[in-house]
Amino acid sequence: MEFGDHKTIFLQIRDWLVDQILTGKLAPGDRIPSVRELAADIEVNRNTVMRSYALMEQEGIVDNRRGIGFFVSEQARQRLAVDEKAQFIRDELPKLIHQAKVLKMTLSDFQPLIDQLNENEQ
Amino acid sequence: MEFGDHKTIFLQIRDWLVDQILTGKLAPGDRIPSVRELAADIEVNRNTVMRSYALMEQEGIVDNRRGIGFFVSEQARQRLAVDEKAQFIRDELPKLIHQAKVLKMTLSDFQPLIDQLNENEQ
DNA sequence: TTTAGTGTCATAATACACTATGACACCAAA
DNA sequence: TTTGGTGTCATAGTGTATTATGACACTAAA
Repeated sequence: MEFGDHKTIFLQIRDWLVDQILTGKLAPGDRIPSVRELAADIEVNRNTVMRSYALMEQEGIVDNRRGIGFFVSEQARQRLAVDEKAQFIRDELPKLIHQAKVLKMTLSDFQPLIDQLNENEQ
Repeated sequence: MEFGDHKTIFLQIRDWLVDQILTGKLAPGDRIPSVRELAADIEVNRNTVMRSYALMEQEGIVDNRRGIGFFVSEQARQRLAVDEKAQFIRDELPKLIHQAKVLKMTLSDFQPLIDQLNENEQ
């Protein structure tokens, strides 16, 4: 995983794991990489990974068994599918609409997105 | 103007001014607020505003007349309309498509955006 | 019980965005 | 020439994300 500039690292780690859960690469009950292991993998400090995991635990998308590790919670996928979508429609979509307006963008600019949405319908 | 957490302040100032230009609130040749004035207005340090202006000058969307102030460059609107749109389609749209996929979003979720795009066609 | 792997906590150090403030060069107008 | 507004530069201080590292409690398995 590579890091962008705009977002802080521990949030990017959280987003990356959320993505794994939403795409099914991580299923409820699965163990996620240990703090030390992931830190070594992505060449980041243990504490930074800890911060991501602590956040996810607080969000209820991951459970912790002391001395064993972190596990994807049972409700994680369900919860994320609802919350992340609501958050997107509330926070991101308005910005998107505004940008589409000022940049005078057209349907054809967004055709790839429309295609994806059509796929999702089925 | 209010600041979000995820983007650094001087970039948010730049985005805010770019928006003014794209929406026509600031026309080419217009003078933008002085460094001190804007800093006082939005309660931010002079140096932070300076950093935004320096960036915009480097981007060629604003010109500087020493001792007088900064002015929206003649090519600014044209340049932004092209560059910002290209940047969006290159960087943001793919992320958007991915998110639409994993969150299983539908056309109806994006209806407000579609409406805006249809308006832009005319 | 020992060992190796887990999370957890605390400390100090670094990097960087932002702040606070002063000083200076430039320009227009009184 | 003086005054007040502009940008510009330099310095020092603050907050916070990140790093580096060590120590400790917990758990599973040898």
